[in-house]
Amino acid sequence: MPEYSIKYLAEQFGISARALRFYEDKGLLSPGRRGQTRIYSERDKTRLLLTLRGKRLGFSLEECKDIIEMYDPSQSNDSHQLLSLCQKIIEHRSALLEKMEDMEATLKLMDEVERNCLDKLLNNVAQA
Amino acid sequence: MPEYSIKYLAEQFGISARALRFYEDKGLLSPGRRGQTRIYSERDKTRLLLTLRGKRLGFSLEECKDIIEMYDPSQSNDSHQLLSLCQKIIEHRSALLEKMEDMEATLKLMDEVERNCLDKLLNNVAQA
DNA sequence: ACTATAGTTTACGTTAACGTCAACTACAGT
DNA sequence: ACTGTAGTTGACGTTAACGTAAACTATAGT
Repeated sequence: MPEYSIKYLAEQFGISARALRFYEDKGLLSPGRRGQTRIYSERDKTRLLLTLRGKRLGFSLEECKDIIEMYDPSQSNDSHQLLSLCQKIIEHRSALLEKMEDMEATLKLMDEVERNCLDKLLNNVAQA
Repeated sequence: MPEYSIKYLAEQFGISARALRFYEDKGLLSPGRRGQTRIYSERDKTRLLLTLRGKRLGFSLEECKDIIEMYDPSQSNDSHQLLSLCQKIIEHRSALLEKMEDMEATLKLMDEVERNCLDKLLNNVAQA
């Protein structure tokens, strides 16, 4: 079972130790302790990865928490809870697909602008 | 040439009038005036759309501004500026593609969890 | 014994992106 | 003349997500 120090994780992910403690405060991570010192497990590392991924996609830490807890379920077998989880997944997926559309629209616009730009450059070169 | 009031735009886009004034303060919009009253043009509307799209993708307002000004260039024909624009576009595109990867990874994870979830539900039903 | 290095908690500071008044102005309807 | 509705400009308040500094503790190396 791999273990990670706070500094190691911070460096690996390019964030500060302060951020890691902050995430813990917000319930995103829950590392073990050796004395006072935090010890991060593989599970913590994964949750951190998901947190940062969520952030990059524009989710707040609280949203990230909800999302992560979807993926890291306390493995209940209760049908009702399982169904509720499916429901959540579907909602979250549609939110993501919306972002996808935003992205595709943006990429398309970028392509147009680039084309336009290159055309003008060609023109400049032709005139010289 | 279509014109829009502040309230109309706010309602159309589901944001507050305060937000619109704030965006103006930050240089994202620059509506005309009739007396004191702001008059928004089609161009403003487009810039607003791009702003909100950028926000949804997790960009800050300042980043949104940069991005929008890429798309809404002061149409210079200077080769140097055109090249610099192309450069910016390429950078921004790679940032977007990174987000795309984050998204795809997330969607994939979601699918797995959902599958797992449905399997368990099936099991529950079978046992009943 | 001393210094360096990694860790801790507590607490106040900061920036972004607005929300929320307050105190107006301007016009339309009754 | 009065009320209502839409607009305006300050100015202060708020929340999220940390940064930063202070005042420690603990261990390793010289």
